[in-house]
Amino acid sequence: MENEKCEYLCVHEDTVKKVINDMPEEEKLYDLAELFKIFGDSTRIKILYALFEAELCVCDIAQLLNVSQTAVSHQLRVLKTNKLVKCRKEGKNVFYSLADDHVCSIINQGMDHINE
Amino acid sequence: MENEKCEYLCVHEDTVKKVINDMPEEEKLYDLAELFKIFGDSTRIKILYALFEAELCVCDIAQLLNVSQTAVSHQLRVLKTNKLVKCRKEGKNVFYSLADDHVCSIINQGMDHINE
DNA sequence: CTCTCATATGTTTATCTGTTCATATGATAC
DNA sequence: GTATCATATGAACAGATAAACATATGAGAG
Repeated sequence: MENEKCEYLCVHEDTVKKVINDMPEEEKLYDLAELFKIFGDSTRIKILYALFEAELCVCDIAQLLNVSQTAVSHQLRVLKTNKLVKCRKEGKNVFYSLADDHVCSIINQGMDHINE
Repeated sequence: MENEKCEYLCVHEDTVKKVINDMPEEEKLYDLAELFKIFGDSTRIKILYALFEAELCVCDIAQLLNVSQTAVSHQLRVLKTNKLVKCRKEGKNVFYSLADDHVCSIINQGMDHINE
């Protein structure tokens, strides 16, 4: 914020103005970063991937991924708070599944990028 | 990892086996998380969004987003290392642009999720 | 009621990450 | 050569965060 010298000398002001106009609001961009942050953890990605196939209970997920139950529970909470998974209680068990198709498509899109 | 009691009691073993079979390798999942981690920062998202429109030099990006030149430079390095942006030198200036279309589509997909 | 099991939650700790500050590089102008 | 400007880099500090541990809740079985 110290650099007071360069007053858009390098590019045309019009370009800069256009960019500013077309940028989503600050808050949207913040929310978007928050969303990606959720995907940015391998434990959470693994959980989501596991749920691609089937709804699973906490204990199964933990064993499947070889992660402690506590860790899974904490991460499931994060995923649930951010509406990426939903859950259904059945007796002592809680079954989790993906909240919607966007979750799949975002992950697949990311995977495409990795695989090229 | 302490929970030795629950041995896949809750769901059928077949489901669990199917899930295990269809899971990508550990390393792929890790890379995927790493990719999303890059998008999981509002400064970087802002930079990428700014580059949707046009190629821009470091100083312009900094002013545009009201972030210090140093911070932008650091983040551009992260983006470049991870092949999300590319750069072109021209005299004193370095112009950055998006590396490929995947970047756009991943971000747009995320934005769709936000906007519903 | 008590006991057990599945899950959740609070707290602490260790690690990671983004920003700032100071400084270095590299290019142009003089 | 020196001065200036754009960018990059290294180090340090502050805030975020994921995991581990201990503990709590809540449901079913007896």
